[in-house]
Amino acid sequence: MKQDDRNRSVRLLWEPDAQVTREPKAALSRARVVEAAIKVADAEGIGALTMRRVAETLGFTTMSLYRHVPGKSELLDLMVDAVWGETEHTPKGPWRAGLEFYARQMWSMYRAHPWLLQLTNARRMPGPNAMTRQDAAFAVVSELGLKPEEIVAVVTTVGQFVAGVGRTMADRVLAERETGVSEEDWWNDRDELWEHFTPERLPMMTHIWTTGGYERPLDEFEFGLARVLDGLEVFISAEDRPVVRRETCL
Amino acid sequence: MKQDDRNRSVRLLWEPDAQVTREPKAALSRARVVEAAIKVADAEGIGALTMRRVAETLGFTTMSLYRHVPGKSELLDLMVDAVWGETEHTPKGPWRAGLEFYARQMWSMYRAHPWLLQLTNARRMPGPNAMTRQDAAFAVVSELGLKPEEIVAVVTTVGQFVAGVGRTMADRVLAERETGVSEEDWWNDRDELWEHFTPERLPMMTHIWTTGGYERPLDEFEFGLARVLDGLEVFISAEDRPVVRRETCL
DNA sequence: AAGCAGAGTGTACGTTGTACACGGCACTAG
DNA sequence: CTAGTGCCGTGTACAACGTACACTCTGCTT
Repeated sequence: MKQDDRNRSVRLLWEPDAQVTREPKAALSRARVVEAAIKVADAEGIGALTMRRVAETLGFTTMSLYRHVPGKSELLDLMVDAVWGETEHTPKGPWRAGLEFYARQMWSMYRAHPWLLQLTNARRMPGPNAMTRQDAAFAVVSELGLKPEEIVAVVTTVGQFVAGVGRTMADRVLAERETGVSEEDWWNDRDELWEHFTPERLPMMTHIWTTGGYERPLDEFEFGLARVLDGLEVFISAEDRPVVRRETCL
Repeated sequence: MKQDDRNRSVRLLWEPDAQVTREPKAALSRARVVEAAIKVADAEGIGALTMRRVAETLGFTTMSLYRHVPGKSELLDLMVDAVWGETEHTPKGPWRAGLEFYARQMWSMYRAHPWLLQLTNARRMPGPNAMTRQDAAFAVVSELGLKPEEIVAVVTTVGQFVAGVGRTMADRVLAERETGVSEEDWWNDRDELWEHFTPERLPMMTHIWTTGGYERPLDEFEFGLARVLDGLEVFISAEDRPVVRRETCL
């Protein structure tokens, strides 16, 4: 499969699936491999996503997968863009509704495929599905008179918040699926831990605990999203916006 | 080392280092193992943190580590709480300054130890250092007349934002350290990718690109933190606060 | 003097991604 | 009709990982 090559993933993601090899000679296909891999990851997380496991669910040998994908890294790129393809583009309209829509689309994507948040995003090849969704999000904040770098910052802030809260959700969900033990049961089993949560050591936490603050938690996503959008509104409707440039490259 | 036991990590983290075995018979110690592991992870990320590698930097064999730490999972718990120990407690004072302090402490912790954000937080045993820091953060928002679950939500929102933006930073930094290739060089090498970024397909992104929006990016942390705190301020100073409860358990 | 407990070692196993050489099939060129 | 060519799926093999287990060696307690 095309050997090693800096641009393998680019072609895989952006180019129209080659010339579908007019004869349906192959029993397996790239799409089927990607689909099976997503199914495995959905059910058991990235940790369980091995080439052997994917092949097994398809009823082929491990090495057969390498006829259709160059390697695991590129398979992940394809999986990520495939699930972006399941989301809807943000429709044109007022900025706040648009950003909320964008956030909710990502949120449901993360809920359906929590393994997305177990992956590094650094140097992952962006695919066309992810990019067109982001482009649509840029569009709804493009008519507010913001500078281009402010447009990027606004959309990025929303994305980063959703990824942040999504990650804790995802880790919880996947831990439950992998172990079969519910979050509550697991923490209850750690009986020796709670003995150390004394009012002298952790006054606020024990107070919050005894007044029931942990029994009726607020929805982290809903609460946080409202706050972030409020904060962006303050910025967007301000007269003179402060400029905060990045100082270092990292 | 105490075999398998649900509460191994609890004792390791919360109990005062056992009875230091009156004779300093051991050349190695738990603290030295943890310290060496942190150094390896700092320099090369979690991917390079193997028991063999840690032992090697200490000049011992792999299996010698297991005399001092029950296993890799518990070693990670110890590493995490050790770096929390390097941060300062949020001092009492006005809520906004306090939350900003808390956010900046976490931010510098993440910058110094980016591997923290490569780790799952789900079901990681919390240690005393992390918990007392969080307790101090709760304290600064505890006098605002918020309900206990709102206190939790406010502090959590800040934490989740910092973790979200921190993660992209961390992934970038670690990728550079591991590969020795700068982010910019890496993306420039992906020449075939940019050919697909056409104005027809990605109108906003190409426009932002050509107007220099990517050349002078805003600082994601500074920009986002200001927005999040603004949003929390809107909430805190509101007359009647909306209640958003979590509906499901996940 | 005997023996015991704890530190560090060495070997071995199962799991991972994937390189590589191979066998069988379905076309096409002569 | 036959020989050739190239792709599909297979099987074996290897290096790296965490760690179980059975040692050896040392120095203290009886």
